Amino acid sequence: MIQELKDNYGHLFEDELLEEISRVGTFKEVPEGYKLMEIGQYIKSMPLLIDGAIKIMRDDDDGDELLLYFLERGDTCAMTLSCCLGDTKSEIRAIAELDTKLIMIPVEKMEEWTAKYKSWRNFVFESYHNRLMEMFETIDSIAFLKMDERLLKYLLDKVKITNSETIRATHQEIAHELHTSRVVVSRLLKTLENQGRIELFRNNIKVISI
Amino acid sequence: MIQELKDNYGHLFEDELLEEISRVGTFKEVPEGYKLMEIGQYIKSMPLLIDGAIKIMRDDDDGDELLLYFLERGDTCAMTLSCCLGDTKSEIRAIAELDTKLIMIPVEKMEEWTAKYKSWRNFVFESYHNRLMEMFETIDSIAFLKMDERLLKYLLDKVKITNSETIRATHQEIAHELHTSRVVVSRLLKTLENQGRIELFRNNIKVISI
DNA sequence: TTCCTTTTGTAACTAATGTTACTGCACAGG
DNA sequence: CCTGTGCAGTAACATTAGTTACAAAAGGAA
Repeated sequence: MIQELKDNYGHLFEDELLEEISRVGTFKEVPEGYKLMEIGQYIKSMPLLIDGAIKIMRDDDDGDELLLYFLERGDTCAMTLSCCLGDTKSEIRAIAELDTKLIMIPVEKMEEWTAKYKSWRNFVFESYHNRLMEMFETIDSIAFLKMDERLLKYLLDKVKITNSETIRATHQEIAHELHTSRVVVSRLLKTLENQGRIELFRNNIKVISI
Repeated sequence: MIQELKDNYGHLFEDELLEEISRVGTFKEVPEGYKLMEIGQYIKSMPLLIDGAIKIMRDDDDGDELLLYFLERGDTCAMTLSCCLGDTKSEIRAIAELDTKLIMIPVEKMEEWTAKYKSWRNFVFESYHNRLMEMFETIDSIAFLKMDERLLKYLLDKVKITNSETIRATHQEIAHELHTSRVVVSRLLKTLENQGRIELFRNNIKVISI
């Protein structure tokens, strides 16, 4: 664990903090699809991403859902941060998008390290900043883009996150993440295919070009 | 200034911090409509709201805009917080929704106080938390609600913020904040009026009931 | 008052998105 | 090999939202 921690966070944290992290943190490895956090759940530890990706989803009361953003290596979860101190429930769901490695930090350390380490403070603030920026991007997409543009953006994001131009997903799954219907997704994907921008297969989509 | 500071933040901060705030902070009073922050602008100080309200808007490249949320007394601006440390530009616009009183804190103090005062740390984290929650609400509205429901929610928010059941605004202004067209707003408002939920006048709307 | 500007109301139309219904195809498991 | 299940394609239609165009009303200024 020390090595993977150093590789990903060595440039951010001083040795003393790295040492503390590896002492109190728990290494965790979860498979793709693993549910790390459910809405309404209380949060007892904070994740530092070592490898993989986590998708953050928002739900409404009627079971509708929407993809908010992805977390990648070097990220942490802003929701956890703010819930730790406030002792409030999670408003989001977190699912491993890929096989993912992370270190779980007990929440008590949060507050302690924030007082003690400047590098930790900076990390925490930067995390919040990044998450806010991603929320803005999400809002821009929903508010300002039409569904075909949102779909394209979604596909490109997926390619980037998974580092592969083949996206494994059904139209139904995509529809859920964009909060629209399967028929709409199929229709728009078919248009993209006719434009030569993607190729459609059962359970997966190959992205040719933007 | 000391008195107003104590009234609004006395329960949060210890006397020593209140003392520091009143020493280094600048009291500012701005009229309704005053632009406190423009997109792309750098941020040099952080506001503590004493009285009034500030609306936070998001723009896209084509000049389209969208209301994100309001700040009220006791709030501070999360964008400022995260921009201070990161030295990045603002992604949002801030306009006084009412006549507003605030205290501006130089950014250098941010970092200093975060290390020094636990109460300040808590305040900052809680601010981030509140802002994240409001962003979630905004996303819920855009993603899950139809325009008539969004409009209703908007009207109720306005009533709450201004503490008056009469809303001073043209249909065009409302359309901008909801990122739709004036005709659509007029149409939906007329429907609400026919349902007896509001009354329409030139330049203002009276909210009768939910 | 008269004129001009802003605001609002409304009709008619277009575009985008959502819904329902049905089809055929692919694949896994017997 | 057959068959059930889930996935994708597509048509037809309904609903919602956006656009264009025009008229009428309200208010301000000369």
